[in-house]
Amino acid sequence: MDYDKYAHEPFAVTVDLAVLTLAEGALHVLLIERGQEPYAGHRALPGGFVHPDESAETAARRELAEETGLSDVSGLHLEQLRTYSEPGRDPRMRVVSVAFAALLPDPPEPHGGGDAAEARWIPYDRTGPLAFDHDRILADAHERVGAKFEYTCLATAFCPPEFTLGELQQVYETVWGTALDRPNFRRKVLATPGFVEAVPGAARLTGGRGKPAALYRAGPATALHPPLLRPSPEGRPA
Amino acid sequence: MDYDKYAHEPFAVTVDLAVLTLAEGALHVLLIERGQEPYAGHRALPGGFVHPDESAETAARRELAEETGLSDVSGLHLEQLRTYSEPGRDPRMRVVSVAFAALLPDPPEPHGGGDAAEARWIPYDRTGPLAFDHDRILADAHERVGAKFEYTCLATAFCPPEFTLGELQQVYETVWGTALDRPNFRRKVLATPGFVEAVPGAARLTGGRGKPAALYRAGPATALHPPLLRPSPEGRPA
DNA sequence: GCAAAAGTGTTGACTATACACCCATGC
DNA sequence: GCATGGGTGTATAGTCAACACTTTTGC
Repeated sequence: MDYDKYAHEPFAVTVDLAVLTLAEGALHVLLIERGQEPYAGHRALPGGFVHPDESAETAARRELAEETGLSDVSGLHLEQLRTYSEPGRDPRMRVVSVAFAALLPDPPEPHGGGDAAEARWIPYDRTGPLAFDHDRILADAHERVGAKFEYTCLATAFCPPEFTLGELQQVYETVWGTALDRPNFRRKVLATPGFVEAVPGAARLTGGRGKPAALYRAGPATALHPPLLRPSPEGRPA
Repeated sequence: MDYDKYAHEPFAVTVDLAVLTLAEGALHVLLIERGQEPYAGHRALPGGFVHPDESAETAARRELAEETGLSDVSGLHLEQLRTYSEPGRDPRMRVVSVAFAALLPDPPEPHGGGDAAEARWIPYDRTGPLAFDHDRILADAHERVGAKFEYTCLATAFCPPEFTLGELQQVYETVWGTALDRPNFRRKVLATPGFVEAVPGAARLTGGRGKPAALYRAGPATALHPPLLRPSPEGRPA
């Protein structure tokens, strides 16, 4: 490799964030509204430049804190998706963007404290056409999260520190868009050592009525063996 | 986002390639030997700068063709791994690298036609300490490929156009480092529609002796439902 | 015949699914 | 009491791992 610092046209390196959360039983995404061309009036994923002294991961955490006003982003799940580098993806200049998916439990009210326009939570299926290639990034994020639910313990990242198994099941059902059998889901989760840990003696009413549900914390496990497969879209013939 | 083309220090954007193949029943990696500081004398992953008019994927294909002299890289599997962007990863300047994993069947003799030093196939477990953070990139590539073998049809990317089930099984065993039961492996593969397709009437002797094995082609399927899980390292207690 | 490699059969254990059923709480 | 949501039991079908066995080839 031949390194010459000024031999090549400079690239701008940015991060784009697909910040996902669950609210009112639906998947929501954090989006900003663009005020300027190009794509004025369109929504876009939050993001920004990577600073000279920080990694893409650090930049993603910083941008997320700026957009949401959430300084305590220690417990959130931040995952690098992939890098989008097609030459024409930003009409103004050459921008290579490292995309991240971030998962939050209870959505904090975002106050547009950063340099971007105010960020708002938008239902996933009402995002409309986004700016740049952000539609694709968002779709990739959703697919990645859905796939990781099958063989990792990632789903607890959408839950508050203490949660019921019914809430955890709703997370799966919302992200996958399918209904699951409650007794079987329960057994599957409890049979995986380290997925969840019981909070002794604690219980909570969920719907105002019914038996109070036992509370659980996220356990130390990260992988799910055997996996919890979502019902296959295509019925497998015998 | 505030775009100012010259407001930020330029980043160099490169690609690094973990090119994997199987030879003599062992996993091999394509590596170059560095002649200059830093890391002179160390081996490194092939790679190079992304040109202003190409995407990272295009750059990866171009570099691969240059290093291996293989112009027919249409059938190879090229997969983006992740992007490595830690500020200190190259001591000379700020380099953000998009890493790829590439899978090749029969290894072509690489002739160092590119700008890099000659590239050579090195057994995976004899790579020694690599330059920069390439040890980590290589380990990430191996882990990713191993994981993808469980739930995708990726393994055929290591096979020639026509192959036997025994050869396919060797691919799994070599990448995972575990032995598999032949009858069960066979059933599993054949039970997955579209994984492999029989080549009618064709057969080949593998070890010089024994019954000639039927030949198969890679099928149209990409996903594996249900997955083919590698034996879990930790025994699951009852 | 014998060794080697491919391919088939079988069995027992485990797992998943689809339910029916019981428990605790608010109204 | 009854609706609602949490939690348990179970029977059946399906799947998987282990291993015995048959087939086809070269020597």
